Amino acid sequence: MNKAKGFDMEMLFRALADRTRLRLLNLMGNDEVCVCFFVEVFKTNQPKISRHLAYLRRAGVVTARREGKWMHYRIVEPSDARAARVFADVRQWLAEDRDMQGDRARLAKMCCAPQPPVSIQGAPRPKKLAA
Amino acid sequence: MNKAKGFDMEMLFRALADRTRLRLLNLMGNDEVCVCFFVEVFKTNQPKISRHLAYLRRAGVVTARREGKWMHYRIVEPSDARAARVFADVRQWLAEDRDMQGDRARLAKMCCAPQPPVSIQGAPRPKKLAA
DNA sequence: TTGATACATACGCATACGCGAATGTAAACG
DNA sequence: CGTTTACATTCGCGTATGCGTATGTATCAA
Repeated sequence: MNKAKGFDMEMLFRALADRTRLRLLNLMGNDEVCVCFFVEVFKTNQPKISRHLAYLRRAGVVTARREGKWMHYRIVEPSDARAARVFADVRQWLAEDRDMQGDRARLAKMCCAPQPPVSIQGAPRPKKLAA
Repeated sequence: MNKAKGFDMEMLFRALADRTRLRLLNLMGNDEVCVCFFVEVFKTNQPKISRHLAYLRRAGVVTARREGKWMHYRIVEPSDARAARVFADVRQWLAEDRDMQGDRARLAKMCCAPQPPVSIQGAPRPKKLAA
């Protein structure tokens, strides 16, 4: 997760160097999100999501919490101050990106829909964390 | 170099996701540096340096200028404001990293040495750019 | 205990990288 | 001219990464 001192810059940037992982981080934002939502928003297969989440977890960028059958993922602030600053800017960048806004809109729509897709019926909704 | 809109985040982070490239960017800082200095500071073979510089150039992170036999490389500020902000933080991060400071010290020492290594004798010294 | 659900991981394959070694190229020098 | 110098690029190889598909695993329901 980190090297001898501070945070491993290489590892952080490798984690960020993939579109799917950036989209995942974007969707997490300040929330704790269930895997099934990622799958549904991205309209992709579940192993792909799990693999990228595992990558992010190994890089120390996210952490997972189990709740019954469901797994919730959320972003972890880097312990190193400079890494945290870069990471915060990246999240801000994501927040203002068109495509990323579209993803978040689809997630929000899905959560509040009166008739959510079958794949997420009964799934715990994303939880707001302390911003 | 960049996508339809703004800066390609993926490409930027892939460019940053390698130790050698981070070291190169660190050595450039606000200067314009000749290839031979990179080779000498890193004590490595020249093709390795050239390949990573080419990678950075393709990513739009650096630009090259020819001066006789020598090639000078310098950092290019991203056109996109958010990319520029992230990039600035990364450079600050580099500036405060121990190992990176060591590299810069070796470069400085080499430039001012009364008897520089044979490989850089006669080579144009790094030029300060408008900080 | 059996089955279903929600994820995680393994597998096989294709592509991207990183490396050193060899080769190509452009500029300066004679 | 040809040679040297300073870089760039190519080549062959090993490893990392991303993908879809198949399979494992943990939890819950019955």
